[in-house]
Amino acid sequence: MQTRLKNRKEQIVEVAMDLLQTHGFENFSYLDIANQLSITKASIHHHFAKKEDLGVALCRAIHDWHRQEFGKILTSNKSAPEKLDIYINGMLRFACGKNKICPLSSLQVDVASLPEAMRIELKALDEHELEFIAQVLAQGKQESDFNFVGEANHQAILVVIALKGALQYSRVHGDYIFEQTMAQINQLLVNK
Amino acid sequence: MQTRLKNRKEQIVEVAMDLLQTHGFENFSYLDIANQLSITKASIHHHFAKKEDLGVALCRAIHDWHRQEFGKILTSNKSAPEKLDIYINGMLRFACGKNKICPLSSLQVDVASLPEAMRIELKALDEHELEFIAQVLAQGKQESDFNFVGEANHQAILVVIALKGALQYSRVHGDYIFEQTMAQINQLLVNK
DNA sequence: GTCTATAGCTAGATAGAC
DNA sequence: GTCTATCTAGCTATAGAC
Repeated sequence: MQTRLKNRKEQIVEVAMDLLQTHGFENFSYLDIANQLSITKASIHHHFAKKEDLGVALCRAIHDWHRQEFGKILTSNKSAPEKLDIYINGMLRFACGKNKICPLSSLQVDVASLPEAMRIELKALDEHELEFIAQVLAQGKQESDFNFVGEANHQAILVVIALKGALQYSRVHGDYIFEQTMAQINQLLVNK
Repeated sequence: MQTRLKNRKEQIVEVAMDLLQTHGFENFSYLDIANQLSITKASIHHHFAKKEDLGVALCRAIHDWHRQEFGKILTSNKSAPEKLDIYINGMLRFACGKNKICPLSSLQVDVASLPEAMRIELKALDEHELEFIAQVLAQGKQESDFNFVGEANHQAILVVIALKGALQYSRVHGDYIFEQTMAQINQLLVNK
């Protein structure tokens, strides 16, 4: 646990992220966070006066994480299949351990109840991610590692949606769903 | 509105289903339903003593709907592409109008907070749906309307996950996501 | 920065009259 | 079958002491 090296504010965001991925934003309380950190609700309010503020902080944390990881992957000299693998097995599966889903999927489903500020962040984060995958797929097609039909940004939508959906299904039905979806995606990207 | 022809219990389930698809099970209250039907919370409790009972009723309603529609489609003499089209445009898009997602997707995301009885129902409903799509895909392959690689039940997972995920994304990003995902799925099923 | 205490609200749920 | 009234518990949020 590197938790002890982080300041309180970062610890709160870390615990909140976990709760977002397991229970959803409208479905965890300041008390849940307080209990895990052995402090009181009032202390959380000191750092994030309103829950909406915490929600925006969660979005910013995802944003920073995307910027860092996507940048690192895109500027590397790896092949497109390798880049996709880092995204899937290094990012998605690392962030979404047992019984967790992608935090963006979690926010999407609660979108009707979310404050406006969070909805705007969510949309931008999704678009950012889709654009990243589209770039990787385009590289793969250009270098003949991938051989899918149609535009890279159309294919990117299918790939991202399938990966996120597979995480949702896996929580209910077991990990084999993710494995099989991955295999299908590989097959359709290589197309032979 | 055929609402007036239904009894109160059915009306409650109908309103609850809409709220499930827009806000999620843990995110609507008996008061929300009561207001829409112009009755009181206590009246809802008369029909469904606990919210868990209402949740199970929602699962049963989805089950009945599946049984009826899947049976009608499977026993028809239509081609596999036609059957898939009825499922997508007749069922999914009918049930999931503007700003609604599939009720099963909604339950999946809240699964950590759901009562055990609902979790069991949810899993069975998902499996039922996957098996139905697998049957349609298998028919399509046998009749050479579809030409995907691999097992029908593996491909079914990808198709269902992509459709449900596209509905989630469409609510945040607009209907074009669903259109493009549909087009990609068609292409990968026909595979040429 | 963390605490106790509490306000104000809404949730699910129950009792009992009509 | 629907109502009013009420209970308990949980939530977000604030005030003020340390």
